[in-house]
Amino acid sequence: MPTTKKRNTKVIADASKEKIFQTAFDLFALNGYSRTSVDAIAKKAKISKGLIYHYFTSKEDILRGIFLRFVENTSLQMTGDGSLPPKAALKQMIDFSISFIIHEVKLSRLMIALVIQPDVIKGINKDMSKLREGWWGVLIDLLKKMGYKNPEAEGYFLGAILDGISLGYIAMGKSYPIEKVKRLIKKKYEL
Amino acid sequence: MPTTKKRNTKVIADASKEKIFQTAFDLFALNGYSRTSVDAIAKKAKISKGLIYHYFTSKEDILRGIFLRFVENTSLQMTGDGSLPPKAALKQMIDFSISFIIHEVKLSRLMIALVIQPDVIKGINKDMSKLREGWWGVLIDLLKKMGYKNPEAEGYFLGAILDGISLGYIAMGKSYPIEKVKRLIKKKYEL
Amino acid sequence: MPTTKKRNTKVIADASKEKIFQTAFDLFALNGYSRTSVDAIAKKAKISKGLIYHYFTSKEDILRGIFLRFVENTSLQMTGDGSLPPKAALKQMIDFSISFIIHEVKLSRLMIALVIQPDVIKGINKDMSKLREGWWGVLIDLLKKMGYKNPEAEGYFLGAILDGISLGYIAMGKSYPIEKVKRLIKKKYEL
Amino acid sequence: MPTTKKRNTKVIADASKEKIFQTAFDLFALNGYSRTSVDAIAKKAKISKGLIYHYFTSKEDILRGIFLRFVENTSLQMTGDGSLPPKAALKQMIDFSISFIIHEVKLSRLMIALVIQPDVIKGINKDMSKLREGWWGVLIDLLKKMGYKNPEAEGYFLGAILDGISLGYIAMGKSYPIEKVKRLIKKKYEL
DNA sequence: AATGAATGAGGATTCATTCAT
DNA sequence: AATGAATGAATCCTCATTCAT
Repeated sequence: MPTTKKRNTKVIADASKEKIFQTAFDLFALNGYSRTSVDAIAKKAKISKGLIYHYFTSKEDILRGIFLRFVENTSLQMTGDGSLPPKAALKQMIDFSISFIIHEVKLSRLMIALVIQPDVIKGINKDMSKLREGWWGVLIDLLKKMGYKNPEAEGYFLGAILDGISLGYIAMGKSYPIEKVKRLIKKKYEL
Repeated sequence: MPTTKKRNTKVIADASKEKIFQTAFDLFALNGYSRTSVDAIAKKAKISKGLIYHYFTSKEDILRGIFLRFVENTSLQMTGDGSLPPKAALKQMIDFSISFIIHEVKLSRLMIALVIQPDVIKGINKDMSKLREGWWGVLIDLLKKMGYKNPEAEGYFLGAILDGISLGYIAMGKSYPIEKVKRLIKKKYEL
Repeated sequence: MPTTKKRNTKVIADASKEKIFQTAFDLFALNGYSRTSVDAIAKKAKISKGLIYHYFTSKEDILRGIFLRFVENTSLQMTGDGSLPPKAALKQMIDFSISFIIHEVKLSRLMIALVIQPDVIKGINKDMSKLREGWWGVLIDLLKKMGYKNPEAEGYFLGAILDGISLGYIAMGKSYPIEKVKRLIKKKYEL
Repeated sequence: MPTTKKRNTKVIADASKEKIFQTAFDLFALNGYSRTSVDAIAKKAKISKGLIYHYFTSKEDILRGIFLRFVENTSLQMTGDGSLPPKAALKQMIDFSISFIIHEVKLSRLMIALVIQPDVIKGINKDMSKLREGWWGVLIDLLKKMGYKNPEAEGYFLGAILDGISLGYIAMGKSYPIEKVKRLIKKKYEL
């Protein structure tokens, strides 16, 4: 049964790779990329350092993998599948964003860290820019459909609000009045 | 004579310390704190590594010094001296912020890096929080005086916008439509 | 049937082993022994790393195998089968050597690397010495038959010339005036 | 006495740097460049690894330093100062070379290793080529002055002999009949 | 005040080899 | 015969910090 065998092996392989992914993600999000050593990942994942380099070409490569997975996982939820009417879609985007900001603080922090570190992680920067501009493109589109006169500026404006809230929430945690601010946003966009 | 001597020495000492300050600031802003080595600072400042540790107890201590100085230098410009009427003061804060975002990209990046790295530089975190909350306190105060119903949320809202714009400008540089967004802000607050 | 099967298996096995041989040889010659990883051999040969250790006990063992095969392949061409008269045999040796130096630069380099690295590949060193001394023994013999007074010294002398030319050609490539030097050799030995 | 102080410091500094030089040289010559670890150098020199990187930018940099020193030390002895008549100068070159081959086997081996490893030590390769071609240039010049018809080929020929002898002596040690071969050379050039 | 030699604990990465399947 | 996951020691290099002078 070569098929079964193969699948087994694959599953096992995936188990290790997955462990590396998860552990690296936890540590990157917790302590930041550069303060997380490959050694620390190996130790926490209880695997050998060598195995990490069996699955990834470099520490940066792990980060790239994590980032791409993040993109996959969030894109659809973030921007929707285009089936909703503009107003509902905008509402969903904002709700998802605020929810993400609240529940994924560490991940948000990691992503912002990537944004502001241009050269460190070169391979990711382009994708990161694309992602952000993609999101904002969707925002702009929605605002256009909703009849805003200056959808581009409005899109960047709303994008900035969400980014800024994320930063504030990272800095202040639960003492940040995120719900109140959210209500202001909804009021502004009549949602 | 001793007095003069002392003052002279002090001046010379200050010259060295100042050089360290300036150089470290440049490098931190340019390459980030962790990617700047004490050695690099010494070399660029054309002084010895030992001298740095004569004036500062650690690399972190340099950053602390830079940060405190930054606070001193910007606070007044940012928040004004209280002599302006609320609307003018708000206008000044926004203008200064946008100008700072545009002209001090590297410094902005450094500051945001400090915000999102809680533990790295422990001594700074409190001051940083105070600073941000101070700014926002002033904002809230102004909005209150201007008659806004929900000045707290509005203050955090405006603060978030400015932070978000900063992040966007760091990420995209001149392709970020900062002037257009600025106009939206001014329109929103009727400035 | 079992016989055929066995033979088939053998042939397949040989095919894999042969692939390893060839690939390892190429890479050793191209990049040197120590800079060639077992992994690189496996990848280029499109077989698994494990299979290499099925056929060879170690990386060194591969090199040993390559070397022995090299000895087998070149010895006859180098020294002839003893059927030629001394002068013709000497001419053949020189012609073959020069041709080898020109057309097998990488292999020459690998062989010289083995000569000057005594301990690295212990198993080979003896064979290498035997080989060289074998060649020179034949040289000495030929020169003796040709009537040279001091055939031993003359043999080592000629051997040194050929080695030195090889080194020069490795170092300088086509800018080395190998043909002119060859003519000097032929003139010296009246060939 | 800043001068004295400085000189003292310099001397001490030189002592450490010199120790690194000597130790690295010994180990490189004994075991080869790539099989000598920076750690091994540090341990044998009884200094910290860090100090090595205080004086040298890389392991390769140490080798470069050793090589340059070698060039300085041998060039004059090898090629003379041009004051001798051609025949005497040629004699001196040959004598020095043979003596070097006999007494500096490890160093010879290291140098040959450098010649045949093109890319490994990139910075050195050019200098190495220059050095060799410089020596041979002198040889050619001398042979020209001595009235040889084809001085270029003759120069390369003699150069090859000396290189070849070096290789032979490295491979065989004292069982290599170097004196006999030397006599043949002298006879050939009527020295 | 000032120097820079010296340290040693990491940090990322490579690689020959083993082993379960 | 064949795979490739897994190991762990070794390697080059960086860097904050200390200290004698």
